[in-house]
Order: sequence, then structure tokens, then C-alpha cells
Amino acid sequence: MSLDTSSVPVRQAAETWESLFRTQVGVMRRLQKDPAFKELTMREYDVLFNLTRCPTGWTRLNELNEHLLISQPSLSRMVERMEAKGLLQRRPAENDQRGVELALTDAGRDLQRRLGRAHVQGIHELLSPALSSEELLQLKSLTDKVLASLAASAD
Amino acid sequence: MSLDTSSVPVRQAAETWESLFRTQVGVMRRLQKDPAFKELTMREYDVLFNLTRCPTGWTRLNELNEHLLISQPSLSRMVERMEAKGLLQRRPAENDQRGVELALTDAGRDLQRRLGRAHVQGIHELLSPALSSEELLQLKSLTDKVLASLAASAD
DNA sequence: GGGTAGTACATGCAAATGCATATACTTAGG
DNA sequence: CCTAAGTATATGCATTTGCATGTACTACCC
Repeated sequence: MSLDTSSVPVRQAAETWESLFRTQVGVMRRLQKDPAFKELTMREYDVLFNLTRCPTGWTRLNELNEHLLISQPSLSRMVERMEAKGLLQRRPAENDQRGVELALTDAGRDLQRRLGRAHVQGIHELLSPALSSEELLQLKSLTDKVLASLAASAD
Repeated sequence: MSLDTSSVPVRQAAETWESLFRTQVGVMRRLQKDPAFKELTMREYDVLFNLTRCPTGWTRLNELNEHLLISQPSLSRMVERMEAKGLLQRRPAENDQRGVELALTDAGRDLQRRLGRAHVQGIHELLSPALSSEELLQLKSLTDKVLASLAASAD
């Protein structure tokens, strides 16, 4: 009774994904316990973080949505709430009257930085005991490859 | 103007984590588009999946909860709904009258297998173009190390 | 240009979620 | 034992989420 040869890489991909996924869950669970994150949902922090990553400072709502695991209507209302809290600002998009562009306010940027520091600190404490500097680099290089491949096959 | 030396590994851990996290989000977004997953939330699938991973077949609710990014009350009610759908069964725990133990029903196992196949297939299609067989192994080995380290420092 | 299809965001509404807390049981100490 | 502290799950309630759909604009094609 031998295994179908073609199923070996399939299994391997699945096992690798499972390990990566469980790692993400495990690390996330620890990070969420940090008292610094009582102020904001992980999802809300993720919005702030993504907004820091835009060179022009302004990001389209639909573009932001592509980086998150949240539905468009939910993001729409989350952004509305965060605007009300003074964490970000909205304006109609330049060249498309349908669109909305977002940017951090100073308060939003400050909060992101503060939580970001706690976040980064927590990550360091969780990953450093597990992996050497070279291994971290290796891991990043592998996931970067997957990211590049996903971007290349943008459906 | 030189960087604080101690901040280098911190940055490295953060960048590695960001890449891993974005990979998880990217892959997840693709997987969710699979029509096979219209029947069940990712979170619900995750419950079914985790229940297949228990050798005895029965899993404690609190133990299951430790593997998920969901609050205890939410899981409690999700399990209630899934029991109503006939996907799993509940019984009072053996040695602890407070506790609840869960197991898949045949219908639950069948559904998990069906979605699991689609899941695994999708993962293979996403990861294989990105990484060679050796790289998959490397990646798994690195995330396994992180998992082991997290388990060792169980707070 | 006028009409049709497509895209970007918002909204109504039912369902799912989390927080605080209640309930039922277990464990530890005196 | 009996009590106090701790643990496992459930429940009330306000908030958040997603789905279906609405509205406003854009792009394409004749």
C-alpha cells in the first residue's frame, strides 16, 4: 500500500501551512493579552498600522480593505467609528468621486506608535527565544517569497 | 547617526513577524474565496478541524478554546449552533462535572473531510508556485520551532 | 453622447461577537 | 467537614460583523 506520489507535495504544503497558521494564532493570542491592547481591537490596530505604510499618507478605502480579513461594509463602519474617535480622517478621492481616501490624524499616529512599540516588544520576546538571527532572516525570506508569489498571481 | 545595536534584533523579529502575518492574511483571503467555504465560516471550519486532531475523539471546550482566536463565550455559543446543525455532539466531562466534552458527528466528520480536501488543494496551489519542496520543509521547521517555544513558555 | 455594465462606498437588518457577570462545580486550607 | 478561592461554562446585553442591496459615480461600447 503506497502513497500516490503526487499527494506528497500536497501534504507537505498543507502541513507547512498548518504550522504557519498555528504559529500565527499562538503568537496573536499572546500579543492580545498585552494590556496595551485594551484600548483597541487588533483589527483596528491593523488599520492604523496599514495607514502608516502608505508613502503619500492617504490610502483608498478599497485598497486598505485588500490588506485585511474584514468585509467591505465592516471596514466602512469601522473607519467611521475611528474617525469619530479622532484617530483618522476621510476625504473624497482625487480622481474618483465615488472613492474615499484615509489618513491618520496626529492622535492616530501617536496611538499607533505607542501600541506599535508594545507590539514589537512582545514579538521580540516571543520570537527571540525560538529563533536565531539567521533563522529569523531565513523565515522572513521564505514568507516574503510566498507574498511575492501571491502578489504575482493577483486574481 | 547610528542605530542602537540592541534594536537590530528587535526590528528583525518585527519584520519577520510582519511578513509571516501578511502571508497568513494573503493566503487566508484567497482560501476564503473558494466556493466550498460558503457553507461554513473559517472559524467554524477551524473547530471541526481541531476536533479531528484529538486522538480520543473527545475534546474539552476550554482546551479547544486555547487553539482559537475567539472568546470563550463566543465559542460556547458557536458550539451550541454547530450542535444544532448536527455537526458535533456534547457531553458532560468524565471527571469534572463543570466541564463539557465535544466530538464530531459523522456529518461533521464528512463535512470537515470535504472542506479539508478543498482547503488543502487551495493551499497547495498557493504555496507550490512560491516554494520548493525543501523550502516548504525549511519553513515548517522554523515555524515548528516557534510553536515549540511558545508551548514551552506557556503562561 | 446615451445607455449599459461595472466599481466604490454606504445602509438595513439579522446574526455573531465580546465583556461583564452568573451559575455550577472543584480544590485547598484550617 | 466547611468555607473561601479558583475553574469551566452559560447568559444578558451592547457592539460589531457580514450579507444583500442601495446609491452615486465611472468606463465602455455603439
